Amino acid sequence: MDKLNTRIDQNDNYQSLTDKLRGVGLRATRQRLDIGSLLFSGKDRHVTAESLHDEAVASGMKISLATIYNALNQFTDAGLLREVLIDPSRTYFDTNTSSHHHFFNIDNGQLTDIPNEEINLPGLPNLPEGQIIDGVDILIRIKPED
Amino acid sequence: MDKLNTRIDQNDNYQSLTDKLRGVGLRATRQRLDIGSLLFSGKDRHVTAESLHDEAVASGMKISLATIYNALNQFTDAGLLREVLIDPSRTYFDTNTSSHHHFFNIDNGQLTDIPNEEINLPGLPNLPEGQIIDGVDILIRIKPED
DNA sequence: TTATTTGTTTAGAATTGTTCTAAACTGTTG
DNA sequence: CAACAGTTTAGAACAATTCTAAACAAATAA
Repeated sequence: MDKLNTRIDQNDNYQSLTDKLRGVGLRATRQRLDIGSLLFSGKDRHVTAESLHDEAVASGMKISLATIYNALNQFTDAGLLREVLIDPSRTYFDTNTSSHHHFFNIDNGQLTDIPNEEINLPGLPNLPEGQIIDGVDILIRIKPED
Repeated sequence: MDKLNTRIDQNDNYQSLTDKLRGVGLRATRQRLDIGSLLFSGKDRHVTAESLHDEAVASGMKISLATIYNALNQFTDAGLLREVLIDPSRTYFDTNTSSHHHFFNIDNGQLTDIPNEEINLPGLPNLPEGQIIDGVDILIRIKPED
């Protein structure tokens, strides 16, 4: 009952994950379910391909880095994830796909959501002729005091 | 008088460029002056290492890509340039180092400054305990209407 | 069910943007 | 002008990401 516990829980989760994946037109493969179980387990998360791969490997999942890249990109295309611009050398993905913004701690690389109601652009600037907004990214870089 | 014209103009500009470079503790080498003449010729500019290198080569300057990278990084460290987050796959540099934000046209990759008075965050969100702001980046992604 | 089709995973190669290395070179200072 | 310290460069190295094509697994048809 103890050893099996996580297994059972996983299977439970995998059912709704399966639906989620099918819902966006992706086959519910073992690998996608594994990744999905790490990403969509409730709390919002910020990951890079490598960090997620390390985490998957650490929890005993057998999955290649290429598959992680594929899945992150497919999930993003499907609207299950969002890319966040932080650092020109690495791509970060955010499980919170709703409109919101970020703190980036330049001291330790930590990325945190800014609760949506805590920030807002009141007057958007005039857009160039014939253009419309696709999205707005606000990143507030923070660092330790003194 | 015609053939020489640009040369003379360049020399004029190079004097103030020389001062600018020395002012931030960098030797006024031919390469840095060449790059500087492209970057700091009045209007604000957004470049990548490659775009600047192409431009330099096209205008007959002899300079390696490695030197462009070095110079862009040194200029940035010296506060003569700013990095702009646009695209995780490439680093953009902006000659406008004052606090301002950007439109990024996702259709053609064009980056435009947002005049500073046209945008402002009125209430900054509460910062995490013990942290202070290092900087704020706002990127408005735009695309053609319809 | 099994057979067939189509989508997926994977290791490793390839690509791309960027940094590093160490030798040649150039600006600066005395 | 000599000598030193900083700079440039080609090419190697690196890191993040994508590609390739062969093995494999999910969906579907029979």
